[in-house]
Amino acid sequence: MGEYFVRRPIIRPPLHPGEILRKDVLPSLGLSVSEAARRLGISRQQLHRILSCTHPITTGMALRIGKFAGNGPGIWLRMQQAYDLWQAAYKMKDELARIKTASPSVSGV
Amino acid sequence: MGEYFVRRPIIRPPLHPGEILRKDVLPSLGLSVSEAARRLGISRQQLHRILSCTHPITTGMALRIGKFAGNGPGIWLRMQQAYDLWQAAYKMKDELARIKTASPSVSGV
DNA sequence: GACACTGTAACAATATGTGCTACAATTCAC
DNA sequence: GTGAATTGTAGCACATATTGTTACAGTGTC
Repeated sequence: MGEYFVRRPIIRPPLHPGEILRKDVLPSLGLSVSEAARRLGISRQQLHRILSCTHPITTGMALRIGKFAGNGPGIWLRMQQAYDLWQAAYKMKDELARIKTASPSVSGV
Repeated sequence: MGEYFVRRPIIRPPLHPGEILRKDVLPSLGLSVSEAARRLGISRQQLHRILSCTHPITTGMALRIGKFAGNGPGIWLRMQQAYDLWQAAYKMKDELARIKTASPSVSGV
């Protein structure tokens, strides 16, 4: 019961935040990719990479998008983190299986 | 009111999770750095870098530490994220000031 | 004094994030 | 329908980041 996907069962991998950005945010703002990139202060190609879910929303990007979209950086980072966790837990599952949960020492505080 | 540290005022920078690990977790488990690194399946030096707050807890590290400490990866990632956000918001403050919050288009959903 | 552990530093290998150039395909305006 | 703007990709380059390894000096501990 130590592994992430066992402790918190999730049926499907979490959405990549780029998908939300592409399907919901940009349409509701009525903005093209090029225009949004311009206002975010990043290259059109970089925004495209995020929208196509091949590149993550980094801390800096979350600050940009969060301010731009008006909802702050947190929600974007949490989505990205959920996505990353799923991917990493899957890739590391053998490695993680080798780690044993430690028990507090008797003299521990 | 668009910047992170304005919308959610925090007086001091968040703690680096390595500090918690070093001050609380390892002592309460009664483990040396070397032994902990061995059980985590990482190098002693890498654990040291985290404990001395010069290196971040990445997704993979959070999975290792989370399983090892028995509290899951989430708490470690959230601490790291809070730390990163603070640092990034400070470094990017000029850049962020140039981004204007978008308003939904009239025809937007 | 031998041994283990700690704090650092330097180096290499690999991976990541980003901008830029380029070009074909698509869409849009007139 | 022609021209202009936008989009989807690909490749390259540069800077940065994560990690393991080797090495060495300092600090216990028995």
